Amino acid sequence: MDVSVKGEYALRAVFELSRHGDPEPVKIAKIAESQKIPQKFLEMILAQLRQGGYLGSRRGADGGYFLARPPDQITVGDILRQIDGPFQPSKRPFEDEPVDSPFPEMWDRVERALSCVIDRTTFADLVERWKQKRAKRVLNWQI
Amino acid sequence: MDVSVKGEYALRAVFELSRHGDPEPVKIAKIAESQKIPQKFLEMILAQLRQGGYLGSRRGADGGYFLARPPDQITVGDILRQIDGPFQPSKRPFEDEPVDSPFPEMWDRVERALSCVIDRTTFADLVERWKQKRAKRVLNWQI
DNA sequence: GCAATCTCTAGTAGAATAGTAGAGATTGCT
DNA sequence: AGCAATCTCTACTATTCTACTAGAGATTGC
Repeated sequence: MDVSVKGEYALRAVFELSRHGDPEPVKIAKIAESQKIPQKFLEMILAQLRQGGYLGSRRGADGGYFLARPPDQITVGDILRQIDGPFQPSKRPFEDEPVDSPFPEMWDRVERALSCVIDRTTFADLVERWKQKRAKRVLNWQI
Repeated sequence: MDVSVKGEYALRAVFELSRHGDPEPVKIAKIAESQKIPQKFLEMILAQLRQGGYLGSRRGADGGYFLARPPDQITVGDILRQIDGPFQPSKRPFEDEPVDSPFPEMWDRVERALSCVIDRTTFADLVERWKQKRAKRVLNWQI
């Protein structure tokens, strides 16, 4: 019941691009450095996100990656599903499970509860919260 | 983001014991058969649940496993945590994560959403729903 | 005593995770 | 055109995890 490191890296990479804001491509090396992600591993992850249509890229000097859609139209759930696959908490129905089993219904409720968070949290939300947190910290620091 | 087969087996085993109801111990072999779980694997699982204080056991002829508490005092979350370990969706905070990161807060929301389902669903609830489902099916069948 | 059960330790094949390595394809610049 | 900087693609790998299996030992009921 936990997210893979790869999934977490993917979220942080997309967050980095969302935070960056403008449409200029950001280099893999820069994302890797500022988010502390092994570069070669990150290359695979970004390629996968591009396959999913969430990112675009440009090669060559001045190349890099950028968001393929505005950050308020990419959710945490989008990215996690693209990287870690669909997460049904349980294969549903379990092989040989009797028709009366109360579990499939429960797993549905689990999935809906999860979806309420991850499919409603966009990267625009995350950036906003990040900005608020930072503003608050600076304020405290000035006092 | 999925439950292990082991966790699922554990849930089904505890459900079987809850459904059984009376305090007579049930044999591993019987649980294994009625829930289609490999017996030797189930032995490990039941031993683990006993360690956690959820089950009791008796050896020898007429031995078996039984619930150590009433089914309305065992939740799905109890069992899953005992078998698969605590599930923070992400190690929290991620190593080297900046203090401003918006992710820990999101993971908290995920965990609370999950908890709302699995820590509030008891095995008494599951048995009740199972009985209702069965009653409904029999009713349809009779008509 | 002995058969039926749970208990405990150990091992194991296969898959998944978290990477690494290196050659190839594009692009921008001069 | 040539070159350097970048993304792209395929392949490989060490370690860990998963889902088991094997077998001897400890208890209990009769």
